[in-house]
This record gives sequence, structure tokens and C-alpha cells, in this order.
Amino acid sequence: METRERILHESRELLREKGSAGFSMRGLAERVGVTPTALYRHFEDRDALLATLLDEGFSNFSSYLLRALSGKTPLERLRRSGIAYFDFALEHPRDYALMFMTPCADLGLQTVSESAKARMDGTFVFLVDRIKECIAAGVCIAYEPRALALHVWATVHGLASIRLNGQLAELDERAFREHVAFTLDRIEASLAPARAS
Amino acid sequence: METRERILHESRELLREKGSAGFSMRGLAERVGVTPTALYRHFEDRDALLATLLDEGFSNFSSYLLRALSGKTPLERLRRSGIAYFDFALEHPRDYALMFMTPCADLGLQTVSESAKARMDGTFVFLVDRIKECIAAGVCIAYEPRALALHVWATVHGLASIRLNGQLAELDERAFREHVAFTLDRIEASLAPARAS
DNA sequence: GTCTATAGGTGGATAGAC
DNA sequence: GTCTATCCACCTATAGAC
Repeated sequence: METRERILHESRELLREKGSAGFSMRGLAERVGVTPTALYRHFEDRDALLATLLDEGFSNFSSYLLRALSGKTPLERLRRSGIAYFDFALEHPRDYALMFMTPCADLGLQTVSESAKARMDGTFVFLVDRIKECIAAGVCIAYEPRALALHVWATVHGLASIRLNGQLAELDERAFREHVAFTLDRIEASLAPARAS
Repeated sequence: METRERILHESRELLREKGSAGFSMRGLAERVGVTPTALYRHFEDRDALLATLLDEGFSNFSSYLLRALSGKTPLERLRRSGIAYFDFALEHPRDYALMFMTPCADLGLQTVSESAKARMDGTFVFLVDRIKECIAAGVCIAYEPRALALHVWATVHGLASIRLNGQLAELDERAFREHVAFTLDRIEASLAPARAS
């Protein structure tokens, strides 16, 4: 693996282990096995390194979401989006935390890359589109798509954050994924049009 | 106000403004208007100060939740719990972030006070009780109360975190509270027993 | 591209005077 | 209880040799 790749890889590990407060160029250099100076040949400064991490995270996240489009019906595509969301959060917990759970101030970051912001919006638009499809197909209440998308996002993000904060340590991965399925069931129930009575 | 109170007050402000990375004893002392040394007369060290902050936060949070018990029916008590949750999150955003959104590692904390952990569990038990009531009254599907409570908590926590991370800045407080009401509606719909068809 | 050496800064915490 | 003075650890970042 190239040094630049190793730096990014170890950055993720370091962030997970020590948290944002414990992330330092010196500590990183030690893990990578070079002197701190060497890092500055690959990244302009600390902010640039973290920005790259964020950027790659969103890029990767997008590819997870796109998988959901192979679903055959709008409702299935919405559900697969939810599953893709948790796939990403569980397989890349450090990136997820960095992208969605860490205020910039906590990273000591002054500015966030514009492209990261744009990708964040893109993610939300993707979800809004899934909701619009469902409304058009009559499998979801006809409420403002953005409000519904926010509700869905909040629900999956809430569960993912609780998990990644270590507050559900008593559940093994299988049990957690079962709860994810339950959550997605509940989300669908919350969106379902009133049934004929 | 006594110095000790002022220290705690300014700690919250400092955490909100600068994030956990920007929280330092020196910066705090400057805000309070004393020298850093003086802080150590009131708190053994940085960890003890943050632990006190956490502890008071949970204590205050409990008092918010208890208001919900004035509801007349199980469903109303559940809904009022949700409202109380957001009341606390919006009125004490720095405490909320500290209690529910910040991994200990990000604070540079080695250990979390046991009483904070216990209060966290207590909070969850409160919610489980609200759910159990609803199940007993037949207004909620008869599923595992803990799983249902986790779902409800994840949903409100998700929305609160997104809000406090500044990602819904385009909504003013009134608009946000409207969305809260919408979210609570959706939660109730997701818990409702299948209606007779 | 990586090193040694170093500048310049911030942080937690304590000793001892008042 | 609060101050001045201070110690020591750790941080980001750069200059210049190899």
C-alpha cells in the first residue's frame, strides 16, 4: 500500500481509537511508521488530511446508496436504501462518525470542504427521491416529501448513532441487524397511507 | 452567582461555542474572569469538572421527563415524553450534546462517572415504562417493550442530533417544533396496532 | 520523500505568596 | 480563594540536510 493510503487508513483507526481529541499528526506519524514531517509531503496540513477523509467517506457512502436502486419497487428501493445506510455505518463506523456525528468544531476544523457539503445535500436529495417515488406509487402518505425524508433519515441516523456511540454493546451484530429490520418495518408503518376501514 | 456556579455556566457556553476540542481550563478561566489556578479550588481536575457537568445534565433531564407523567392516558404520557425530550434538547443544547452526542474519547475523558451511566439507564427505563403502559392499554403493538422503546428513542434522538449539529439551520424554531409534532405523529403511527379491516 | 532539529504555541497541573 | 510564576508534556508546522 502506498504511503498516502496508509496515512488515510491509520487516520481512520486513530480517530476510532482515540476520538477526535486524540487525533494528532504526531500520533498518526508514529502509527504509520514515519516522522511527522513526512506527512506534510502528502497533505498540506491537518485540515487538508481530515477534509480528504471526509470527502472519501461521502464518496464511498454514495456508492452504498446507489446499490438500493436495484430494488424492483419504490418501497423496496426505500427499504434497500435503509439497509445500505446501515451497511455503510457498520462497515465504516469511523467514516460515519466523522461525516454525521462530529461537529466540525470538535475536529478543530475551521472550514469544511464545499464538496463534502454538496455530497451531504446530494445524499438527502437521494432520499427525497425515494420518498417521492413511494408517494407517486401510492404506498406512502402524500405529505411533503422533504419532511418525510427528514423523518426517515432521523430515524436511521438515530439508531446508527446510538449503536456507534457504544450504547448498545449488549447486542451482537446479528441482534442489531434484526433490530434494524424491525426499525425499517416501523418506518414503513409510519409512512403507510391510512388503510380502508 | 457563586464562582462554582459561574464556572459550570461558562463551561457550557465554552463547549457550545468552541466544541470539545476547544474546551480548555485556560480558556474557561479567562471567561470566568479568574486565573486557571483558581478553577482547581473548585474542581479537582478537568475530568471532574466535565463529570459534574454531565451529572447535572442528567439530573435536569430527569426533571423534564417527569413532567410527562401529568398526561391523562398512556399515549398522552408517551407523547408528552417526546415533547419533554425536545424541550430539554432545545433549551439545553450544550448539555444534550455532552450527554448523548459526544463519545467520551472526544472529551479527552478517561472514565465516565458511574452515576451518569446509571441515570442514562434510568432514562431508558422510563421510556420502556411508557411503552409498557401503552401496550397494556392496547394502543401499541404487543412487541418487546425494549425494542419499541429503542425505536422511539432512536427516532427522537436522531432528529435532535441533526438539529443540534446545525444541519437544519434553514428551519426556525417554530418550523422545527412543527416537524417535531409531525415526527411524534409518525412514531404513534408506527406503533399503532393493525386496525380492523 | 524522508530524515534531524527546531521554532513557536497551547495545554494541564502545582508550589508558594498573599 | 485567588494570585504569580513555573514545570513539563504535547501540539502544528517549517528549514535544511540527505
